[in-house]
Amino acid sequence: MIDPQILRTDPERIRESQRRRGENVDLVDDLVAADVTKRAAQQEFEDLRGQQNTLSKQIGPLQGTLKQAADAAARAQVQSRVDVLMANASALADQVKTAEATFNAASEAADLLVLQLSNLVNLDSPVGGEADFKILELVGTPRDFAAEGFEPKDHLDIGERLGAIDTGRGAKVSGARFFYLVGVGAQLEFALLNLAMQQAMGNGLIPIITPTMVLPGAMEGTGFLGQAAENVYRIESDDMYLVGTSEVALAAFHGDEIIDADQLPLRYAGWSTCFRREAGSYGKDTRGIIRVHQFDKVEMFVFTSPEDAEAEHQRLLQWEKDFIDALEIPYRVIDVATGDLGSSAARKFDIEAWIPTQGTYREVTSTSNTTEFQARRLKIRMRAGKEVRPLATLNGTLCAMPRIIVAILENHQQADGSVRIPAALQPFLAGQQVFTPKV
RNA sequence: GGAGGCGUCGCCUAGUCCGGUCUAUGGCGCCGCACUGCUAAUGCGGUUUGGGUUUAUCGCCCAUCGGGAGUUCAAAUCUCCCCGCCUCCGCCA
Repeated sequence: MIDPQILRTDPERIRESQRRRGENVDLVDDLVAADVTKRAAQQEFEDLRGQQNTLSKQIGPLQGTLKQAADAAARAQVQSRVDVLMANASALADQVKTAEATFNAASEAADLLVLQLSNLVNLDSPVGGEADFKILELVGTPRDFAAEGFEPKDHLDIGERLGAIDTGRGAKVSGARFFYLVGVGAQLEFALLNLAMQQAMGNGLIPIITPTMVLPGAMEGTGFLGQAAENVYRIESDDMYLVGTSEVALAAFHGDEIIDADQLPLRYAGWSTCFRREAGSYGKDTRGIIRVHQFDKVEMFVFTSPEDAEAEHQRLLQWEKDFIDALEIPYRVIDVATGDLGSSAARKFDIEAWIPTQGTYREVTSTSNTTEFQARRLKIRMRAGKEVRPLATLNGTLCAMPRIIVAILENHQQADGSVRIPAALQPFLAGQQVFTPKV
C-alpha cells in the first residue's frame, strides 16, 4: 500500500511509477475519484452520527432524573422530554444507518483499488521489462572447460552420478518439478544451511524458523495475492496458503505492531521450505532442479526506518555477495528493471550465478527494498519520539538451496565427475574436500 | 475432537450480573514541569490507535474494550457467529 497522502498531493508521481512498471495508469485516476467519494461519504456519516450521539447523551442523565423525580407531575414532564429526544434520535438513526452503508461501500471500493496499486518504483531502477536489467558488477571468471580439456556436465548428470539428486523418484512420488536430495546431496544442503546461518549470525541477524502455512492476511499483506497469486498454493479446505518464501511469515511476524525506533533495525535470517506453483513456466527449466515446486531457503529480512532503507538494501546485497564469494562461484549483479520488480518492490538487485552448461548467468539471490509498502498493509509501524509512522521492510535471499547446489556442482566439477568442495563449506562436511561419483 | 475458564487504550487491573454521569478506574512504565549539589524520592500534569477536518498552531468530530454481525435513541455491558489464550480429558511426533 502506498501513502494515501500522495494520492491527494501528487498523483502524477504514482502515474509515472505505473508507467515505468508498465501497469495500469488509469487506476490512479479511478483511485483519486474513489478517495474523494469516500471522504465525502465519511463526512456525511460522521456528521449524522455526531448529531445522534449528542441527542443520545442527553437521554442518560434524564433517565436518572426520572427515577429521582419527587412526584408524578415532575416525572411526566421529564418523561415528555425523554420522549421527544428519543423520537428525534430515532429518526436520525435511520439516516445514520443509510449514511454508514454508503460510506462503507465507498470505503471498500477505494480499498479494493488501493490494493491493486503496486509500490512506487525507485527512480534509479532501469526502466523496461525483464530483459532491460542493468549489469552492475561482474565477479569472478567462468572456467574455460575447453582449455581444461573436458566438456562440463550439467548439474543433474553430476548429481545423479554422486547419488545426490534424484528427480526420477521425485516425479514418481510427487510429480514433475519435485526431487530428492540424497546422501551427499542432503549433506550439502545441511552444510549450506550451516554456513549461511553462521554468516548471518556473525552479521548480527536473528536466526528464525518460520511457519510455511499462513493465513490470507499474511499473503495479502506481503503483496503475493496480486499478480503473483497464480504461483501460490492455496489450501482450500482450511483457507490457508503455502508460502513461496519465508519473507511472508517474516514480514507478518511483526504485523500490527509498533516498534520503538531504538529497536531498529531488526534483522532476521529465516529458514523455511518454499512452495511455488510455477504456473506459466511450462517447458522452462524442466530438467534438473533449477525450477522446482518445493525447496528450502535461508532468507534475510529487515525492519528499519524508511530513511535507512536504501543503505540497508546495499548491506543485504553485500551479504549476499559475501556468501556467493565464499562458495567461489562466478556471478554478476543486476539492477532489475521496473517491469520485473513485482508489486511490492521499489527496487531489486539480483545475483546471477554462472551456469557453465547453460553458458549464462541464472538468478540465485534477489534482494528487494519494499519501502513502506508491506508495512502499511501489515500495519507495522515505528515509534520515533511522539511520532508513529510506517517503517520500511527489506528482504534478501541468502541461500536458495537448489540453485546454489546447481551452481556448486556445475562450477566445481572435475573431469572425473567429482566435485571440489569450496573451503568455506568443508568445516560443515566433516572436512571432505571432494565429492566423488558412486558409479 | 470434548468440557470449562478467559480476552479492557505498552504491561497489570476495575467495570460486564441489572445498557446511559464510562469522556473506561487504579497501579507500573514512559514523557514534561516543579522541588532538590547530582541521583533518588516526592508533587503536579500528560500518555491507545486509526481516520476525517483544520494545519501556523490550539482544537473539533468519528471510530476503537479480541474480530464480525445483530438488538437499541444508546453497547465494554445484551444476543449470535468467528478467532486466540489457559486448564482438564482424548488423540498424537
